[in-house]
Amino acid sequence: MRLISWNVNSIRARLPRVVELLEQHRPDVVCIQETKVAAEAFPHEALAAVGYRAVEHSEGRWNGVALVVPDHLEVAGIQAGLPGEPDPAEARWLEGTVGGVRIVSAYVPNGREPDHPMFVAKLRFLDAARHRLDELVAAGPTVVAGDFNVALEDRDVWDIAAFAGATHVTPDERSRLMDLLDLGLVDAFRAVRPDDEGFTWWDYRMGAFRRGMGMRIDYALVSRHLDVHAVEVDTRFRRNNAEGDKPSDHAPLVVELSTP
DNA sequence: ATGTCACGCTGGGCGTGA
Repeated sequence: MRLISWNVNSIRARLPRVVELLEQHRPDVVCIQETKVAAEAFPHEALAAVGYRAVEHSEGRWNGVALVVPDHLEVAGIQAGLPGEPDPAEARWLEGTVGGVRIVSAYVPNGREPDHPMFVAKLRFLDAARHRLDELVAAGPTVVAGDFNVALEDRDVWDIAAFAGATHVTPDERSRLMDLLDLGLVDAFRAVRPDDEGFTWWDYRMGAFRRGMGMRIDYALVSRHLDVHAVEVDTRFRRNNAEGDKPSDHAPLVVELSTP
């Protein structure tokens, strides 16, 4: 199974790049975050034109997650929302079973600042994710993939000194992400690329991508029922393409898995 | 720290969020 996780920063603005991704990688499932679209405006027809369809959980202007699969695969047991999440209306969690694997597309709140109410919500979201994933991992093969808005280790940001007093690197966030690994989930990138950088996000401003000022905040966490064969961050999608279509500020994480 | 995007609302620039 080829699984991709990608925060697209608006599926309508990114449609040419999403189609490009599907045509180049022909994935079995794509976990998409930040669709930033209302359900009635989701671009289903454009995906159908290249042989894919989406199950979506949409908020409207912000957030929004989706699972995109090729026409020949079914998505069973679709469940939108995370039990116990702080604000179910934000549309940050979507589950479906594809090829016998329970797959989650997750968009963890950013948190804004460590003293902001949204930071408390971020921690509560991660706690709710732990409870739900504990159930899912016990039940069978599970992958949760998405934008966690947490850098696990100091080496997962370009310069840890620049993050004094910032979110994404605090012990409260990192311990909660490590709690997910302790459920029996494997950080797919680290499992097969133990010494590589693996940044998945670069700020649009200040030439951050060109200057290597990135963070590894997008993950595929894979239960031990499955084997990870290869993982790539496809940084071509962080640049304009030949047609001048703009990139997301995140690059897609491409994961090759064995299925049971 | 901030040099950019994308959204809605509205009809071109502002407020919000990342």
